[in-house]
Amino acid sequence: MNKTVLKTVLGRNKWFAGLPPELADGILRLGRVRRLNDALIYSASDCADGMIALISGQIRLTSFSVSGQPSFLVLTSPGSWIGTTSALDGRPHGYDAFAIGETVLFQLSQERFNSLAGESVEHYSAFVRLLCDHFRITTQYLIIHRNHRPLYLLARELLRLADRHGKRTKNGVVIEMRLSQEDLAVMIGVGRQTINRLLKSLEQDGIVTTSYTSLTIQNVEALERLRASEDPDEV
Amino acid sequence: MNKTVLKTVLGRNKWFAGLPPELADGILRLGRVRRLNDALIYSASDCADGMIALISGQIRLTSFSVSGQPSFLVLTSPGSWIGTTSALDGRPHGYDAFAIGETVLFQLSQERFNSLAGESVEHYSAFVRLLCDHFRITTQYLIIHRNHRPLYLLARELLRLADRHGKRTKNGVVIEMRLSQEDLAVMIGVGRQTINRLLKSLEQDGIVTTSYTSLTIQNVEALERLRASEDPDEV
DNA sequence: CCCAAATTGTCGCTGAAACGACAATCTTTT
DNA sequence: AAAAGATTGTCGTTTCAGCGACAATTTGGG
Repeated sequence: MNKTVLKTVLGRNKWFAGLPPELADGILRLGRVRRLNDALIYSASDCADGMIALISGQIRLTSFSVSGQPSFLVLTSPGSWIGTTSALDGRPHGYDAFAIGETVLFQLSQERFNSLAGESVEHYSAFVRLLCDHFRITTQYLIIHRNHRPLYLLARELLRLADRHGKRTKNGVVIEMRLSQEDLAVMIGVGRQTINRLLKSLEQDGIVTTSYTSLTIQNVEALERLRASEDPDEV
Repeated sequence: MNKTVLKTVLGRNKWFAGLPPELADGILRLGRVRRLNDALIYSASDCADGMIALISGQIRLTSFSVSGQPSFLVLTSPGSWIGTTSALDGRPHGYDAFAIGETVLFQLSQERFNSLAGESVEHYSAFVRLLCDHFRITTQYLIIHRNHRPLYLLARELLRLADRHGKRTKNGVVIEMRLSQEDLAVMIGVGRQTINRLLKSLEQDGIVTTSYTSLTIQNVEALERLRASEDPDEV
């Protein structure tokens, strides 16, 4: 894995892009590339795994309830980091992280994270800013999930996926990532059949086309309008 | 406000209780008591207000959607801190904080927060640990809200309120805090009528008694069983 | 190339939440 | 004490998610 490629992917992350060049270089120098294929990255009870960035492929963060039902699912985007909280406070992650399919990671070991973060207050506070970013995003998620209906959540999630994992083609933005309707359902917290119904209705309106474990957004603008208009407060 | 009282209330918070004595003392020395009555503590766009702890009364954290509907509501407990994220990264809070009724706060100004946090890595990292705690709690909230039904959420919220704001009497635990059914509804993200129905049903079962803007839990154990059994995954 | 497994399409039923509406009750203000 | 405002109790209607069920389709492994 070429350093330039790494730098490009990591640079898509706002936090990384805003780092002092010398810290960014330090991370690039001390981190190591890991390749995984359908493997557990860390489990909920692990800690001190340092920080891990997704370079390509996908990472799913899940949490399971007592009976083993998946109860939470986030898909990370290339360039984004996981494990920050545990790296900073040394306590367990509290959720599992899986690499789905051929996945390339960039890992800054706990030891090296410590040495970088301990080098100066500027470094330390840079990592704290990342945690703050994550916290704000999670709070936003909480607010949104309490106040919106499935169609809005689906539109939102599709746009998000398109933005981060989509490929532009002449037919639209293709999202191709072994993402079943079941997965989507768990991600936004509704039943599988609901997703199916919503996707079909979007397909009828010519907004998306679906196929086996993949999907193409034909009309991004329509989806964005949907996201904007579905706010139940705005009726 | 007596320092001993302050110390006792703040000590109910696990984070504060676990601080190195010298940092805890520093916070006590540098912070200032503020008394408010039905007033805005800070608004979503404010930043750099330092850190604020609730001593007595209540603080509601809310966020409003475009049309002005309340879209989020957390009630903090005496001893807990707010504003940590903004204090650490200097960016806007993203939510409003209101003092409801006669409220006593303990505020560590941004300037003094900076000087304490900047004093040593141990201090700084102590504040970071608080942020980590908040992050984990919020993530937990998100998981719970995606997977549970209103009755569970209500039972959970009532027990939480009882724990933090309740007073033991011979009739049970009284929660008296100008908390309307409307407020409860917004807090757990359901309609007001749903709360009314659930409360009535709990009242019929002799678990709670309700009155104007207050409520008494007569049977805490029953409510706890409800919370435990309502996990839809466990059926 | 065939079979097993995974995924998708679709029904229909059930339950329950949302919401508007409005009366009743309680509190605060004047 | 009366009026205004806030809160609660309760309709009834509508909408919609959950879920079981099962067939159809697609994919991957042997």
